[in-house]
Amino acid sequence: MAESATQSSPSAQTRQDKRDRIIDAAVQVFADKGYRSARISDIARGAGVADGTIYLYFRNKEDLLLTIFEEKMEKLLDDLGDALSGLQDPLDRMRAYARFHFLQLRTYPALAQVLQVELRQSTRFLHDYRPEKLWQYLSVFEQLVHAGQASGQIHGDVDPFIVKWAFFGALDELSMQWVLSRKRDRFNLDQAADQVVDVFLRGMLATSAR
Amino acid sequence: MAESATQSSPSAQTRQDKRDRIIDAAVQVFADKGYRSARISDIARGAGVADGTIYLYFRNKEDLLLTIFEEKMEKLLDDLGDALSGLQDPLDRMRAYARFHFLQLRTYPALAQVLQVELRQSTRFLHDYRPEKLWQYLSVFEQLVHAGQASGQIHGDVDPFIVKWAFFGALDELSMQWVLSRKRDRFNLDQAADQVVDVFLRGMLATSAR
Amino acid sequence: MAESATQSSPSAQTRQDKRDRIIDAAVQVFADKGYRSARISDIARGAGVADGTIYLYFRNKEDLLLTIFEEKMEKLLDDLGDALSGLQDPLDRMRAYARFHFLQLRTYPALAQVLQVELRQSTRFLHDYRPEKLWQYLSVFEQLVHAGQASGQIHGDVDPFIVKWAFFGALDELSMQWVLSRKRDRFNLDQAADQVVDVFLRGMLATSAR
Amino acid sequence: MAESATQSSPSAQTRQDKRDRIIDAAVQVFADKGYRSARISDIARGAGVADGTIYLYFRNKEDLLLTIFEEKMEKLLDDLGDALSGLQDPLDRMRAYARFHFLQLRTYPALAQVLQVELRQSTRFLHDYRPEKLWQYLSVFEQLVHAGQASGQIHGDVDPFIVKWAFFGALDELSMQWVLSRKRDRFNLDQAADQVVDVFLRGMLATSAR
DNA sequence: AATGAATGAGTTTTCATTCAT
DNA sequence: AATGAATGAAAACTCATTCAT
Repeated sequence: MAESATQSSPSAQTRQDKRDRIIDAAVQVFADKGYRSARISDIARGAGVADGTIYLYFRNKEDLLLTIFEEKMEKLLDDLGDALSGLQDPLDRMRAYARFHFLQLRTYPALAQVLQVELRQSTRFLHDYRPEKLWQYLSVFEQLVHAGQASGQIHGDVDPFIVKWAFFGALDELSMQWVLSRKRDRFNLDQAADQVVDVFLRGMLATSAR
Repeated sequence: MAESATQSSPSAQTRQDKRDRIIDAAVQVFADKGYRSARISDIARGAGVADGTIYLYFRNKEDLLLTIFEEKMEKLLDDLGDALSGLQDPLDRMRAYARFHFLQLRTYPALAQVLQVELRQSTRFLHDYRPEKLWQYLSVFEQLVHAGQASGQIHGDVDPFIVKWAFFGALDELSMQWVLSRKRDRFNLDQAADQVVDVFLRGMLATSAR
Repeated sequence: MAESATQSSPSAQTRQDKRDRIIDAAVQVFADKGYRSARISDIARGAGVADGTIYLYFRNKEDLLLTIFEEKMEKLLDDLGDALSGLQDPLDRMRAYARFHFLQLRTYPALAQVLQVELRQSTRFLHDYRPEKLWQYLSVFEQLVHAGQASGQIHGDVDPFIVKWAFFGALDELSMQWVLSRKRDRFNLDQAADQVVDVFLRGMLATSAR
Repeated sequence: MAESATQSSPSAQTRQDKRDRIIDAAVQVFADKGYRSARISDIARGAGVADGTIYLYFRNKEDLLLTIFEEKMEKLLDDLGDALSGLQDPLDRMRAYARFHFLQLRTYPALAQVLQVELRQSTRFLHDYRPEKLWQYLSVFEQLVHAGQASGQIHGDVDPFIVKWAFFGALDELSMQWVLSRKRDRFNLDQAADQVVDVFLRGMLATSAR
């Protein structure tokens, strides 16, 4: 009714705002209750729109979840690129990777939880969604291991595929525990990141000491 | 069939069988669809019993899940104890821990998935269940790190609490990927176990090379 | 198993006992929860028998209720006859009627509640049961009114049919309130009986004062 | 149709209509089958709405029954006040009370049955509902008895508490019989009301004739 | 006769989705 | 475009009744 007069139509601006509000609310509710237990009406309330409005922006509940996957992972990938740019050394880039991962987590804990838990189950109850973006995100690390091996810094026996999942799993589990822990019990995320990276890097190094 | 003479009534044997069949079916269905999406009627069909029969053995759907958590983790803990018994060296015990973990996974992949995914969400929508048994299972590893530090094998800078979660996350994520991958694409679990343990152990060692 | 050796067969005595125990338990449970909410398993537990046993004595739940109606009303009618026997004067018999009614109530409150509440609704959800015995029980009072009119004690304008229901309703409601009231709040039933009878008799008398 | 200009949205009028239709249908179905046997789907069909719609207006089945109790008893109390207003003499007011009671009954027989039967059981299976409004309705009569005693019209020996329940029970039982009787067998309610009032009033009078 | 485990029809309630306004 | 009331399919759970032991 009282839309800003400067804009034409219900305004692309407004439309985008509303869409974003729905996505943000959905992330929060999905994180709180899990996809299956989340109610559309909760998301609508969180976004300050009517239930039916959500269906003007998304085909259905599943589409809403998939859109979150796609758009948030897209942004995550972009931001990861930025975080690693400027660093050349594979080991430096791995450290930056871990710090970036935990920074995202601390900044958007609800989103982190949705991506971790729901994305992981996606193939299970969403007909046949393939989380390509997640795989890209992970393959960045795998490439770093390859690069490290190429430069002789990382031991040739290391299997990049296996280590990729192990590293991701380690970061992920720590994320989850950090999110689940009560605020006052929370360990220091930065130190945790350093620990994990130290252990992994030392473990993979091609040092004479081995 | 093989009714023991010590048992009376419609046979404790039969009764236990039916209970086990329900639990097994539930594990399978929970693994396939997730707790919320699993239907009691699916579990009943899987167990070869009527829907109502499930309620003779379990108070409700949630009780069924919690029972799985408790009983299976109980057994897991016992078996872990057996697997580590006889080994003295903390590093050997860590290797055995990882091999045990992956062995369970390969033997009971559906159970592994339920324990991993649903336990992760447990505090969220199960009233306020605390997965004590899981914590015990993990603390075994934490103790091994402590022991390794006491014996001087593991570097004193390592934080056992952080490494515990990192290690568990690594094992877990590999488990998940192994389960999710199509049979023909599956990597070799034993080699993966060795890789992970090698990386972690090397990463934590108190070698002069550091 | 260990039935008394003096009796043959599972003994008619035992059988009757068990049947009575079921009826008594049913009366109690029906009184507590109402027919629809009463569970067969509650009745079985109350009677100390297995659920299935009830079906050896009664066709189904409805048959159990109907049997209670029939048998208990039968006995009530007999006992009412005894209570009134020896009294000639219609007014005396009316007083005795009221006292008898309340005496039953105090002695068998659960039964009273079942007969009052469930019998009243009987035609509603039991296919087409007609509570003949209840009608007989009431018609005894109606006859007394007729007799009183014949003897000139009761005013001819009184409609025995209407007064019968009014009188029964009065007794019934007081019964219900007495049963529902907490024990310590209970009014004196005997005095209540006298009050009601006094009011009704005075109200129906063919005195010159009218 | 006749949308008042003061109302907005899908019209408060329409909304109230639907709520009323649900209540009316519920009264009918509860009267026919009793609360426990009544099915939500029957009520929905009776109201011409979908099953789920009922839950937009009432929390659950019990809330629907309790709402009927509260709202209908509220109205009954108001209307009783109107019916007695203008009459000063306690005896006149008692007659008006009885006539009012029967008038309601004839006008809303289904409602009468619900209030009578279900309210009677209310404390039993509805959590711990206390039918305050019913007690108010009855206490009006108790006050009339007191007033009659104060004015010397009613004998001092009469216990207003006892007589209240007796009178209510008498009206109630006649109501019930009138409702249960087939239409062609129905006695004349007005004459019945007069009979009952006559008997009670005469029975309670403080005449010299006593 | 007695048992009580098993059955499955039946009922309440929830909630994603639609559509008239 | 937005709303939110209405829908009705779906699913957990109950319990009278059966029947193998």
